[in-house]
Order: sequence, then C-alpha cells, then structure tokens
Amino acid sequence: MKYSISEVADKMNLTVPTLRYYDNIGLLPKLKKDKSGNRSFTEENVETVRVIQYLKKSGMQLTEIKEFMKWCQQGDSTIEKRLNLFKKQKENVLAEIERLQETLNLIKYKEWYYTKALKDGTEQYVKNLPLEKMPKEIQEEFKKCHNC
Amino acid sequence: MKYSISEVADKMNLTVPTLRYYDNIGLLPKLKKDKSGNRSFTEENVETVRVIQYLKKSGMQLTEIKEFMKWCQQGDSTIEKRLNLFKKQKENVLAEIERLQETLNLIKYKEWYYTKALKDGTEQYVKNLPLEKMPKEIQEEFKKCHNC
DNA sequence: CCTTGACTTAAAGTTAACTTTAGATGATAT
DNA sequence: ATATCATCTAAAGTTAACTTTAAGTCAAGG
Repeated sequence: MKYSISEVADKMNLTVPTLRYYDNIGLLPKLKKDKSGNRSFTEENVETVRVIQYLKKSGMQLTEIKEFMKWCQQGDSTIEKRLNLFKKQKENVLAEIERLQETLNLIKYKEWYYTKALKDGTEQYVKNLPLEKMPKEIQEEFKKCHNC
Repeated sequence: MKYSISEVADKMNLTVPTLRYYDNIGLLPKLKKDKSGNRSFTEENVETVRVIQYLKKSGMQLTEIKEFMKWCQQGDSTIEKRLNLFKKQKENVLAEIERLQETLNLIKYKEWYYTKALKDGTEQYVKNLPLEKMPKEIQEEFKKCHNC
C-alpha cells in the first residue's frame, strides 16, 4: 500500500509543504518518487514521519534528526550512537516533564487564588490571608507572586 | 532590597538583553528606573519575571503574557479572565505532559531495541523477534518503526 | 582627570521551522 | 480538447524570541 503526500499529511496532521520540506532537508532518505515524479510514501516512510514527530517532541532539532536518519542508513556500525541518543533524549524528556509539573504547581496555586478572589469579588482578602487548602510547600513557593 | 538588571539575569538564568527586551515589549509594567536611568528591580518585579517564565513554559506567547500583565494592572474587574486563563493553561500543560509520556514510550521502546541490538552486534535479530520484556501495548504501538 | 565597568537606547541581525508564491507538469473528468 | 486537480521545484517571505551592534551616559577608583 502506497500513500500520496496529501494522504500522509492528513494522516499525520501535517501540511503538504511541511512534508516536502522534511524530504528536501534530508529527513526522509528512503522516500521514492513514482514514474510521474510524485512522492510515493510506503508504510515505512509514514512510520519515519511518525518517529520524526516524536523526536521533535523530545527536543531534537531537525538537523539532529537528519543526522540520526543518516545513522540509520549506515547500518549496524551506528547502533551504539543511536542507543546513546535515545538515552540522552530520555533524560531530556524526563527533565521536561519535571519542569511542567513545577509549572502545574504554579497554575494550581493561581487557580486556587483566583477562585477565592472571584468568590470575594476582590483580591484584597486572598492576597494577605494564609491559605488553608493549599499544600504548605506550594504556598511557600508561590505566595510572593501576588502581583500577577 | 533592590536588584540591578545583571543581578536579576544571574538569579533568573536569563541574559541582560532578554530582560530589557521583556521590559520593552511591556511584560514588566511595574518596573521603575532609578535617578540615573537604570532599571531597579524590586522583589515584586523579580517575582513577575518568575511568573513570565512559568507562563512561557505553559505554552503562552509573549504577546499573551503581555495581555495578562495588563489585566493584572486593571485590578479586580479582570479576576475572572485571569482565572479562566489559568484554567486553560492547566489543560494545556496536562495535555503536553501526556504527549511527553507518549514520547517517553517510544524512547523506552527504542532504548530496549538498541540495547538488544548492541548486545547482538546487529539489528537483524531484534528487528524480527517478538519482544518479551516490553509491555504488549508498547510493542504493538511501535513495532512498525524498525527502519529508524 | 581619566579610565573602567555597568548601564542605557535604537536599530539591525539571527535562527529554526516552516509557509507562501510563481510557474510548470501530468493524470483525470466533461 | 480542455478544464480541473494534485503534484512538482525553486526561491522568497514569515514569525517569534531573542541577540548583536553601535553609540552614548553615569558613578567609582587610581
């Protein structure tokens, strides 16, 4: 089964020009064209697009992804490099999740704060009162930023 | 206690030009200058920088953050807007964490895959074998992307 | 007094990741 | 046969978030 560029764009939630762009910069080294010059995506090519999207989400730039795709083409001699890359990206993603959890703490605090302020009709009270329902460590961390 | 721009840059892990940039585009409406024209950060201003960093991490653009800072200046009439903003950002961050967890699944799979390939000295075996130690749903999800 | 260092502004430059435009080609439908 | 698509290429344009540059001001130290 083969797919046209617009089918892949739909399937993968990308635009057609984005897929062409990825191909042009070397992210899809195995992608072939049919006799009339149109890109013809195999299942494998589609999977590569999927991996590109995950690698992007893990924090890699397109130039790094290109490099990785080159390693894949080079076969067994690059297995260790590739393993190390994924180990690095794992640390990256774990750290990013932690940062987002921290961000979530601020947001929960603000949600609590503005819910109270909305009930009161003003920030005056919640601004100065000790806050019962919030975990102490979150209170401590964010109580200083009551001006925004 | 007041801080110079370079003290704040150090403290907040930003560059001096970035802080000036933030001020120029209206992210720090309460920031004042001393008699000789230099920015003088109060604790409150520093906290605002901290909030900017969190809002950025939650996915907001600087123009949106500017808008939010304006609301804060406008007082109690914008409490509901601000509450709704934080509710929206909470959904955003939760969704982003989910996407990162998915990404982590691919990475764990690849780590498993390449660890085996490294032991074998080749991808040949791991490419085709059913994979015991990986949870079934992760196997199913990623077994098609063995070309990269 | 003069140099040094931290600060200032305004404006131009940078980067990544696309997006848009213009013009061309090929297959299909009327 | 001709119009309509979907595709193609090459090149220029866009956007956000800075960064860099150039030229100037101000306070402190030797």
